Amino acid sequence: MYDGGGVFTKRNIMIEQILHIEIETCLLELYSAKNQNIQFQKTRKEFDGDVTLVVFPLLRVSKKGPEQTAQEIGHFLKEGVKEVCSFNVVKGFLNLSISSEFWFNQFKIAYNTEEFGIQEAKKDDPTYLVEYCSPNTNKPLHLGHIRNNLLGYSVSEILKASGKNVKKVQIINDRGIHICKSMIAWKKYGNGETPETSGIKGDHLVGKYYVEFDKYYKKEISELISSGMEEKQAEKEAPIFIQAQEMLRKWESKDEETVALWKKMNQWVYDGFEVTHKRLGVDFDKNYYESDTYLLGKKVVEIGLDKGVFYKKEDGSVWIDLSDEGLDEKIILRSDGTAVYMTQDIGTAIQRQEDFSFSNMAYTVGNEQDYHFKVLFLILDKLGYDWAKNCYHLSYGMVDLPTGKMKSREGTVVDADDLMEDMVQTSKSIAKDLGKLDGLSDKAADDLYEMIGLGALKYFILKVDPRKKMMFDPKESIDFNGHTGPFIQYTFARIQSLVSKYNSEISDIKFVNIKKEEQNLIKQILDFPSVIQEAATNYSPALIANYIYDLVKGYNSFYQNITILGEENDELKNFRVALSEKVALIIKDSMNLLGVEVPNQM
RNA sequence: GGCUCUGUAGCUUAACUGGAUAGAGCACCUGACUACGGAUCAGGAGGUUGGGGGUUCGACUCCCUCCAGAGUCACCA
Repeated sequence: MYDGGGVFTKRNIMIEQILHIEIETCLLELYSAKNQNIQFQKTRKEFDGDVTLVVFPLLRVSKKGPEQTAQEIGHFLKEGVKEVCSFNVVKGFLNLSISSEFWFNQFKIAYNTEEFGIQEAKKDDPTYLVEYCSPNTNKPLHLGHIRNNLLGYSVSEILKASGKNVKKVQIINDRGIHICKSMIAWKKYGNGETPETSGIKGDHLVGKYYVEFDKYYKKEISELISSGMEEKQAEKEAPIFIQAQEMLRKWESKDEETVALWKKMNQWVYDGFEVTHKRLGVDFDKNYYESDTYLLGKKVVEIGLDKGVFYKKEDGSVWIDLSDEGLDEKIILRSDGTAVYMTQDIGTAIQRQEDFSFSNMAYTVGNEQDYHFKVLFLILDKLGYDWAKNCYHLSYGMVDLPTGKMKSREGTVVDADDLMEDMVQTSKSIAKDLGKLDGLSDKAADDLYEMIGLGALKYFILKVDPRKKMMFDPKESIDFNGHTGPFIQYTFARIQSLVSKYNSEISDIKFVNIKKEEQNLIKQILDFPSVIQEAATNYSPALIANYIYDLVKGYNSFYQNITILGEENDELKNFRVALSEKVALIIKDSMNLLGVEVPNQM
């Protein structure tokens, strides 16, 4: 969960580092105490001050009441630390006010730092692998995949920004009975239909035949039942089902015709996925295919047997006993010698270690597989791979709909392509109603609708803590008021407009007296670096999303209450434009970490 | 049934990992464009954080116990 460097990344903005050192000296002098738990938090807005020291943990060494302890430390800091200009005590909380000169100077440094908060990875920085998407090739992507893709992509970008080398990978489930079902249905009832002849996107076309399969399968079952067969028997003996199984056997024995059909239909799916991925704005550095990796696990099994981690039953199947860890026995290899999912995952993990020498790996997979990954990491650890402890299951909750659960068999799935298109169309109609896009070319306007529609979707999904199940309400997600992506995009666009109306160049920023609103905004800006680090260690885009929202609210309040371009003092005006510009840059950089773009006009 | 996760305003959700009076948005009320974009801002109302115990200076957060929901426990993936 924490990076290996032992770096203390939490809330490490400059002022807390300074105060930390000073307070250590203070505690030593006043109470001869060392190595105390020094706890800071931001001062709540209803109190005076910028940084608050929680003194309760220090009462042990001060041997005095909270009020008095806080007073003593407060006096010491006010006397000895130039940044501390005043303090007050409320119960056990010491609120410290930091001089506006300090904040101003910090802002100046941030302003002059390009890509403030973002840390470029060097070659020998650790490499993180992020697996996400990992689809089956028998049907198109749906809403659940969207959450998966957005999370995986965003986490990758956040890790990059936190100074890690990152590789995005996916494993494509391209073999097995599911794809054979589509294949057999297409072969029997497809009449040679292709994406070209039908105009249907490849993944949707293959999905169509997966549904067809199910239709004929059910029909055959009921026919068999009405002719007197037991249901279970019928499910096994339905001709189309037997044909699908036969096809899988043919595929496994590398039957030429079957492999050719498999390749053709999978290619349709890949072409379709590519369109979806592109529109969604996600990409991958390397794809792994199950048809390549499903044989990998066998080597591993031998290693495991040699080490005594696994054991063989009489029928030849291979198992691991995890009952000491409070889990059960788990099968690693079937008695017929074929691999199960777990075998493959072990093999793939090791393969990836050979490919990338990663230090950490994150799997973006829904929480219904929590148990699977718990077991997987445990097995890798038992096999003696020291990187196993750095594997992380980025487990996310299901996406529910207001209408109920998403079930593919009941046809209540929200298709990814349809959803994106709906979002874009909605943003189009709203933007047209508002009529602010005069002077934009058709192309530029279309790009904008795309940006807003997808921005709304992405922000809505990413702002929720990944672990929690979430409710996706299409209506609410396209509401452009409130805590939404378009709200943030709007603020960005408005700043662009403001900055472009500022006639002069932003000159060297001179010290000016800043107001409370401005100081608050500066503090929010200075939080950005630690927010990135925190989001990275927690694998949580939601932390970024919520940070941006707070920043934007802070800015809008400033914007609404303080004149910027109307300010007569040139240095003050210069500062306020610079402040606005910096906020815009952070909005842009942080939104990009979510995979969301921001427009100059909307 | 065993194990895991979730439960916060009518709805969607935050809470710096144990800190101050639990923050926001939607919806509902009240105000604000003779300043830079009103897709905005200022304010009001709305909470026994599922219930009950415990730990402590202090609990949405940790422990126990119920209640409700979800997932998982296959020679499925």
